[in-house]
Amino acid sequence: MDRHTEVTPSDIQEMNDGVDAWVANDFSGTCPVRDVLDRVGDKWSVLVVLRLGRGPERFRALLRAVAGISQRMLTVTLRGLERDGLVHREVFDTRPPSVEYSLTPLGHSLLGHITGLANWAVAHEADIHQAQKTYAQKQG
Amino acid sequence: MDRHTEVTPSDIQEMNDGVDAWVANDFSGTCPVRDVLDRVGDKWSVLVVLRLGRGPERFRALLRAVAGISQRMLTVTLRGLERDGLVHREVFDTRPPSVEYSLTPLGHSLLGHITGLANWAVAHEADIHQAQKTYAQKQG
DNA sequence: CCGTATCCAAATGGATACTG
DNA sequence: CAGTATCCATTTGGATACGG
Repeated sequence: MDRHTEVTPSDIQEMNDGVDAWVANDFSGTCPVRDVLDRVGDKWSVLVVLRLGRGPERFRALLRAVAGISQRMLTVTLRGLERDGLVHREVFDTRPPSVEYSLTPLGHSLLGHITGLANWAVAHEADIHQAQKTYAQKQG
Repeated sequence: MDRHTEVTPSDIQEMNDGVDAWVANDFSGTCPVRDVLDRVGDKWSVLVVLRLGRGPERFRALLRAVAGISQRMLTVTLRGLERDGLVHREVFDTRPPSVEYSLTPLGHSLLGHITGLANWAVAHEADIHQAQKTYAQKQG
């Protein structure tokens, strides 16, 4: 292969054997991959989980930390993640009130994978931009 | 930790060090993680890349293989992936015409990561559904 | 500080019909 | 077969204002 490939083709084939059946499943109405994508594939969930991977954080801190997110979307995203058991919400009865969010064990198990994805994004940023440039030129 | 965790906390911390700066970047207008999420975080890209991970495939075959995708969305998704250099499009001048899609080296390098994510989805399907059930009950 | 509620603009994506 | 084009319903998410 080439420099892009961090895993061997046989590794990938082996890994794929486990998910093939779930990509194409005309026979069933449910698909675990589809489920996870619907949940974690939204605009903010991955960024929030990545941030919470550093450690527990309060609402305001998250709002400042995740670039570009609105108050509403942070709430919506956190509720979704909490609902799916990826994030834990702890309320402290202080004045003014404070709420701390943290990853659950399940959330941590996901963190490893999306961190890998994030690092891939950073590593191949240049490749993608180059490809886009080339593609644009081919269109004329 | 517990049974959910396939990577150690120190592994994650180490991996995180590489992406932290890109999650919260109020200073810059661009974020590689955001970029990749916008591209690969749509409804179909991951499923298409996973499918192409098995090997090159033609348009009709993909349409049948990826459960639930429409003709339009397959076209749109493939164009996006082609544009970003993840998928290669090869036209054969036959009657009727046939077009074969395959992963580029860059696409293969991504495949490893999203396959991991897909396997996580399959592995923790039950955990998520359980969490959702528990959450629903807490609301009453 | 930590939300919720409302409103609204934009993006997403499905159905259908049509072309080379 | 492999698209493209059009139309339209749904979803997403940002702005804003308000409440505990």
